[in-house]
Parts: sequence; C-alpha cells; structure tokens
Amino acid sequence: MALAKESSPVSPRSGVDQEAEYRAQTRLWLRLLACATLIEGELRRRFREEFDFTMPRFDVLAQLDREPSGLVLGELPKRLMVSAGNLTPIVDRLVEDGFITRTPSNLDRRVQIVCMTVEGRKAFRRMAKSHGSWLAELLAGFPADRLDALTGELDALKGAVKDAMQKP
Amino acid sequence: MALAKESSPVSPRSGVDQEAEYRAQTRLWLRLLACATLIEGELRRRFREEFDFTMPRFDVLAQLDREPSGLVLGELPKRLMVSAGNLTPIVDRLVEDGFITRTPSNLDRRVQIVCMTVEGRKAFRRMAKSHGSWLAELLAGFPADRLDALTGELDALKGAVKDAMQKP
DNA sequence: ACATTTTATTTTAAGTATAGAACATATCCC
DNA sequence: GGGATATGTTCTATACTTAAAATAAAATGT
Repeated sequence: MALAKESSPVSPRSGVDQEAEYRAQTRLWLRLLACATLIEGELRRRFREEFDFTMPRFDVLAQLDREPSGLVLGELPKRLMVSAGNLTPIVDRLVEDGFITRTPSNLDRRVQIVCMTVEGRKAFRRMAKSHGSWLAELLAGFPADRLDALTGELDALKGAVKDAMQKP
Repeated sequence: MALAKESSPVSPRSGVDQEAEYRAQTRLWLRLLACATLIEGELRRRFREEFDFTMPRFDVLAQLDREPSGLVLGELPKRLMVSAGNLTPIVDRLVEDGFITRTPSNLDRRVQIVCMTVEGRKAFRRMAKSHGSWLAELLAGFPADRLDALTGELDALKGAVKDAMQKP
C-alpha cells in the first residue's frame, strides 16, 4: 500500500494525491483572486479618474438600465450579491445626484421602486462605453479564440462552488 | 465589404467580429468576478464565524509565516497588492492581539520590521489548515484533472493584463 | 554643512462591506 | 378585528479600501 500522510477512510485517493490536489486547488484560487483583483483595481481606478464614479454605483445603474420600468429595491441586493443595508447609502447618493428616482409603491408601502432618470441613462451609456473599451484594452493580450473556453471553465467552477455551498 | 458598426482603421477585424470579441471579453470578466466574489465571500464568512478573523489579517500572517526572520513593513503592501496606508491599522491590531511584533530598525529609523510571534504562528497554522479544507470543500465539484489547465489559463490572463497595464 | 529630494510610514477623508438590531408595514390565522 | 409572524428597508457598529496629505528620517547635490 502507498504511503499516506493522513488516513482518509472516505476518499479512495492516497494521502499524497490528496495533498497534491490541495496544492492545485490553492494555486487555482490564488490565481483567480489575483486576476480579479488586478482587473478590478484597474477598472476602479479609471472609473474614479475619468468619471469620479465608483464600481458599486455603476453596477446599480447597469441593473436599472435593463429595466425601463424600474426595479423593486429589494431586487438589487439579490442581483448584485451584496447585502441590503449596503445599498441604502449607495442608492441615496444616486438619488441625490439625480441619476435615479426612488418612489414608494402604492400597493405595498414597505416597497420602494427605483428607476433610472434620463440623465442617469445618458451618463450610464457614456460610462459603459468606456468600461467596454478599457476591458478590451486590458484583455487585448489574451488570445481571442480562447476567451470562450476560459469562460466555460469558469462557469463550471462557479457551478461547482454554488453546489458545494447549497448542499450542506 | 462586411457591415461594420464602427469604422476601425487600426484593427484588421470587421466591426461585427470586434463587437463579438467585446461581448466575449465582458462575459469572461463577469464570470471571473462572480467566481472570485462567490468564493471570497464564503471564505470570509467562515473565517469570521470560526475564528472571528478577517481575510486581510490572515493574508498578513500568511506572508510572515514564510519569513521566520520577519519582514520589512514596506514589503507587505507590494506582496499583498494593497495600499500602504491600509496596512497600518491592520498591523496595529495584529500587534495589539499579540500575533506579531513591530520593531523599528536600528539601521534606518524610518523602517519597521514585523515578525510573527509564537502564538501568532500557532494561530496561523490552525487557521491555514481550515482554510485549505474549506477551499477543498468548495472546489470538490470541479474535476481535479482540469485544475492545472485552468490555473494555466488564468496565468496567461494575468500576464496579458499586467502587460497591458505596464505598457502605456 | 545645508537645502533639496527621496523614501517609509501614518493620518485623514470618503466610500464600501458585513452582520445584526430596529422599525414599519403586510399578511396570516384564529 | 387583533395578535403573531413575516417581509422590506434602514440604522448601527465594526472593518477594510483607496487616494492624498502629513510626518519623519535618510540620501543626495552643491
């Protein structure tokens, strides 16, 4: 029988392979995090410099841009994967700046409906265009014919992680 | 000549292909960000619940664990890709809690040297073990024989982005 | 030697993040 | 109807993040 660093009654893998898999998983996670941090930091910096705008605020506008009739406020935390309390000051500021409106629903006075204004939509389009070209600039060095394959692998990864999180 | 939404005197690609590449790049970025956010959020939640500890603090300990003789404070921001000012309160708290020490250098009184304590090292090992198993749990559903290939692609991506950021 | 510049670190201001408590309003069940 | 419960939103406390200004010490140039 092969050497095993740890007894592993459940898994059929040997301890050595298990350790190797651990390392491969850690490497993957560190690379993933490094890529995301690198790109996100650069995009944030440019948003700030060019438009004096932040990414969370842009993300809110991006969601509302797809919903001409507005969105129930409670829908935003779900779509953006952030906590609800977090959105209050962000929405506050977007209203203050005139990019969106927030009106209570007549049917359920707990509910708020947020909707982009004309100026908000105009500002969003301008920023979205820049966002796209910045991304293209940053990813230009990566072969175009491997983009979809990588996206597919990340999709598989995302699915696997979601499953793992939902099960227990 | 094919229909082109925008004139593109530099690129040999047609407007249509260019648009398709834009979309593929955006898809990739959104997937990458979703994966990183998903995993990071779960790891952070567990750190908090199990150890009442945060990831930035863990990251600092992880760097110091590799340096038995300590590290110049200024080296941390570079390795962790965060701003220097950000680290001051984090290091403060780690010192307060007895996980690390911070001592001014005798040769250059501007320089601070940070070093993990025995208790800090012990706490780090315990947390690192959990961190590894959490990651293994989250990534268990992703085929082990595709880990390295995905890591390699992300390496290529990271290199491409770094090049794009350094050039201009 | 002394003024200038560079380097290391901390402080400050604004914004973002979470968790959890608090509040208001609806809905359910009797 | 009226009390228990559920839901949508905001508030509070704590922590992290960046950029930019402030501080302090060292290195450099004349």
